[in-house]
Amino acid sequence: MTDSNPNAALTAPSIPGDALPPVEQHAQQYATVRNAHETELIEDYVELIGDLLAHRGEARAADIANRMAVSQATVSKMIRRLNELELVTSKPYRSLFLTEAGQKMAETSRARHDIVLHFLRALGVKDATARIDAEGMEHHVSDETLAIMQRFTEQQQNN
Amino acid sequence: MTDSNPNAALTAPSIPGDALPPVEQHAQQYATVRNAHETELIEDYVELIGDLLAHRGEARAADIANRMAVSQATVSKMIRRLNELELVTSKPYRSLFLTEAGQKMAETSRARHDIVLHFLRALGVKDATARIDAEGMEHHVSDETLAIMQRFTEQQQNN
DNA sequence: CAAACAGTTTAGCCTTGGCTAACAATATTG
DNA sequence: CAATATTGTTAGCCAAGGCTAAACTGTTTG
Repeated sequence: MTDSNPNAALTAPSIPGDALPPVEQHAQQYATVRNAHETELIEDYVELIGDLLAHRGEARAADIANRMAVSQATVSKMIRRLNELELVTSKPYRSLFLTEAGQKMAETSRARHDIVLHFLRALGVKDATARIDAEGMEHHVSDETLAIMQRFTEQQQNN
Repeated sequence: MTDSNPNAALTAPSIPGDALPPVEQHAQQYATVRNAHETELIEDYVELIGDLLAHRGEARAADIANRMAVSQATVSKMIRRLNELELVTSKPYRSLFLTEAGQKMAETSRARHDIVLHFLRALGVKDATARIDAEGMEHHVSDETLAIMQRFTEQQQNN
């Protein structure tokens, strides 16, 4: 049986909105998610490093490890990758700093994160839950949706 | 410098909502996301298999590979895992079927997915974008937020 | 200023989720 | 019904992101 199965209309309930999307569109959805997964950990690190620099003045591997609940070895390995990607600069046994590209990424991630977090709170989600959800959702929200979330939050605040 | 750095208040802008969360809470956020990542691919497969069974009457590895834009070898390997997890039953060269546990998971995933998708549309997001975002977001939305999304969608529809 | 402690790195292991290539089974059709 | 096309499986590769244990560097302090 193929995707052009002529019996589909017989076996499936004919509710257009709930039908399977066309193969190409469906494949696109999954591919987009897989793609997001490749960058999201990188973005989380860069975002956290930016936050630590802003709030603490320095970003140490041990802090990152504690905040991410991950071993220091894992952080060390990841920092090597961030170095190769030219997102951070680091001297052994010293605090990290962001390159220009890293700063740009940190700002963008931080902005996305905040929009999603504020949106969830405006929706009425409890703070602790909103923080957890925002952390997971932020990498999967398109620019279009992000803009709508921001508008929604602003409207809520003007009431 | 540690997380109990007494100078934090000096270097950080004192906007409570934008301060770094306490380490334990922060760590919890990341751990929750990592955890979601472990199950989400499994859920995507099970959900898709359920959809194929519902709409087509059968779920073939080739269909899954096409819809996920992934090689047949990858699907084959994944099916072995789903078998081990007792979520599907399969005979070589035959259609897949869901076990009871698999059906339960498929229904839950499908329901979450639909709530998120309908919510995004109710918010005003274009259909194609909503589908992509929903696919990525569904695994990161808590029950609390999900309930709020559902209520929001219903209210929109009654206007 | 040497010893002890805290922080960092390296080595080496594991699992997951991709891939291609080669082979096996089933289905279709001339 | 044999040849061909489609579908499924297996083997073996790779990168990412975890881990522990051990070695090394830097800092603090008796």
